[in-house]
Amino acid sequence: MATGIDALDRKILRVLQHDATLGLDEIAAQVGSSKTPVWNRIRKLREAGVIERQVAILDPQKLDLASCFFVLIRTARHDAEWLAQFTAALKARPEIMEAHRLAGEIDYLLKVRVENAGAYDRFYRSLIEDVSIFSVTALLSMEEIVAKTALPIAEDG
Amino acid sequence: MATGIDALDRKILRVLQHDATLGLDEIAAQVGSSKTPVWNRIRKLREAGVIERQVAILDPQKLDLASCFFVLIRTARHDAEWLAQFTAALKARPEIMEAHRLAGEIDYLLKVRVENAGAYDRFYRSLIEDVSIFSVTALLSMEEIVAKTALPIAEDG
DNA sequence: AATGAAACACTTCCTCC
DNA sequence: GGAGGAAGTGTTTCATT
Repeated sequence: MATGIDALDRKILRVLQHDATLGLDEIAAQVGSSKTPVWNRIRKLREAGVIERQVAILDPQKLDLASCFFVLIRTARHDAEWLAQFTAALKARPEIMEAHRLAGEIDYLLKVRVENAGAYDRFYRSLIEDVSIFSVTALLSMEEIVAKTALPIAEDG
Repeated sequence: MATGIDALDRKILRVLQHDATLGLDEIAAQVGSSKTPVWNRIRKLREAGVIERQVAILDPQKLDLASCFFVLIRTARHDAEWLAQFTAALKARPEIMEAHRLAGEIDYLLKVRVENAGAYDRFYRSLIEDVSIFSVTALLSMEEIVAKTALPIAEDG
């Protein structure tokens, strides 16, 4: 999987996933190299899809999206048709920031970001209307202790 | 909370949280305004902390971090001393990408990104060594159906 | 093959209208 | 809010090791 990503690449990635506004000069200085090689590597990492995209991270509190729910779902059906429908329903809803298919007795886990409890209830009702679900448990986050986007990239490899 | 964020601000934020590499001209065109006002608004949104930071999103699969676990934790103690110790332990581990304090019978939820099941086991052992925990349930993600960083910003407000 | 330096084009970012 | 300009950046090319 780690197709030809060396220690310098990893250093560059570690910098970029914490702050993508840094200039090439500064990145080069931080990783102990110079502009051109760093730029060529960033280019290749982008082309290879290692760097997927570059985005702004916003503060949910300041945008009236203070409530974060984790939703544990057990499904009623496991056939292909239902799966396609369910997957489409998840992707269509912007409140769903993450959706995972799990191993074990719980089938799916969602991370849902909404305005308040009322908005979550509306989301919940709308979801169970669209697709048949066996059981749903919602966990309400009271406090975000850690919220990173940076992957734990190892020093070497 | 939505301290003076108007419809145009929201449009700009919606663009930036999907692609922060866009030039000012292009953003201005997409939101139906022009360079200067868009620039001034971005500046203010940054100063106000609505835009927290700008980062590169990487592909975990390509960096040997294919395994994602959600960890549900019940705590043994609830005193302030233990809480401080636990919080510090969470923040110190780079594998923990998210940590939430919950309402309800489960006290904490973690999102942990590791190389494989063995790496998770090492993480788990190390964590329970550091802090006393009543019970731990790990949910293994088999597939990431949705993985967004973009908040569901409403059209109006 | 990879690095460093130097040139060009483009953006950002500020000032004035 | 719009126009223009200085400064700084990213991107390319060339010479160097």
